[in-house]
Amino acid sequence: MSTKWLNYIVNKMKKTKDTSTETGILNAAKRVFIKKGMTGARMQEIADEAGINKAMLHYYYRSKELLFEAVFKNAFSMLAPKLNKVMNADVPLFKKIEDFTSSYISFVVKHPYIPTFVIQELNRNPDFVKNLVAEEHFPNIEVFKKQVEKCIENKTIKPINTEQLFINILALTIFPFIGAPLLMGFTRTNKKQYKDLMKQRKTEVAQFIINAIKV
Amino acid sequence: MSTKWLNYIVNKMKKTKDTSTETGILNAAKRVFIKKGMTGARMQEIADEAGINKAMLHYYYRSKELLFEAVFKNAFSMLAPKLNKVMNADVPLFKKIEDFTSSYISFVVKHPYIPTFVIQELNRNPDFVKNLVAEEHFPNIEVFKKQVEKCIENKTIKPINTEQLFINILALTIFPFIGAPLLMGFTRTNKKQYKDLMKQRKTEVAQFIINAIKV
DNA sequence: ATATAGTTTAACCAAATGGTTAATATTTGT
DNA sequence: ACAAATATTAACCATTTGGTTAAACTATAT
Repeated sequence: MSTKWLNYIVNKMKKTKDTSTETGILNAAKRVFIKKGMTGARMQEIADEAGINKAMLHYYYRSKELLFEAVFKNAFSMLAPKLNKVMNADVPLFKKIEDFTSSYISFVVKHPYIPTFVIQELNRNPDFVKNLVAEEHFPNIEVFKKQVEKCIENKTIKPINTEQLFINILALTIFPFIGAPLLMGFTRTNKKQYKDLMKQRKTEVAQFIINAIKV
Repeated sequence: MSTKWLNYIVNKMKKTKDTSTETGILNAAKRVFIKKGMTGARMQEIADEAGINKAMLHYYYRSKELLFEAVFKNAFSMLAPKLNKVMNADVPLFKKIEDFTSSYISFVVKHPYIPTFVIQELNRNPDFVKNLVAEEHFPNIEVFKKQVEKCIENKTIKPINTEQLFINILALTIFPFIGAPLLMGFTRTNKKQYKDLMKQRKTEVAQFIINAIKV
């Protein structure tokens, strides 16, 4: 019909590749996969979400497996580079911890299902992490490690294994979102109250970590 | 055949209800559901795992949904009462934190997939937590809250919101297991090395938490 | 304008899946 | 020993699901 032709020139003029079929599928797939997981998602549902015929999914991505992979890598690439950037920045350790927790919590508040999705699917298929580690922008904690060790020498912080500290920072930042439904139960809070807790956290977690390690 | 009859009296004599069909199904279902999740699990696979006909699953549990519910409640009942017991114990706060982290890490080392499973499925269906909260032995942090508030008055610990502290303890204890595949990637460790990290953690996490809050 | 290449759809298909049934075997109470 | 109740199985069934195909539609280059 004429609507399609109209859409075409409108897109051409706006230069909106965002609304092209291929990225439309990817975005729809992202929504569905993140909500239902690889095994729970249905190709038909993704097609409906994207407002196109199911055959298009296979036309652009060949199989459910490959479409899922595209979604997963896309989701992971939202998490990892941010982590890398902050961890490798040239700022003092305590400031770095503040920056990291604050900016990561902001991110997760905006995309609360991404960490859950990534961790869930990585548990389903742990071998998949090998592919990721090999990639260019996979986070590396070497710089952070040197920094922590120097702080220990300086007696700025108590002796601690860098890996443990790193795990602690990630745990305190990410877990409250992954475990939200459970934690809302334990703390008897509703959505709004829990959200307020998370807001409070954004400013307080860093201090908790710093208190734990400073001499 | 005679083997079945033999099995019957042997079970009767040993009083091993464990090997009865019904609990056999539950255990098989537990293994499969925990590994693959509700949507990824297949009824046939559960039947195979239990070594019985698929119709038996419906004979004893009616539907996949109900079988899953039985498994979930069973899994959850392994997590929750332990938590309740330690949190409500009549011991000083710092000792309580040590007891909790140590015993919980021991538990999770033995059953590493249980927290992941519970949290994953609770994310899939957050409303399910309502059922749980209503139940008798659902963890309650009131006692713990009183204790924390008293410690703050005493100036034994710095002021902190009890809910935040509770979330922090859980995060530091559970997240390293839920996020294991991802964290093994970030820290560039293999299974054995990561296991060693977890062993070290068992004695060190409590100190991390205590350092963070003590005045 | 027209042939060529790229895009989209409706209709299909085979395999997988949760669930049922009717017949058989086993256990139990008497 | 035997009838009633319970447990178990093989064969089915309807629906769902990922994936395919052939035809129609649209865009592009000459």
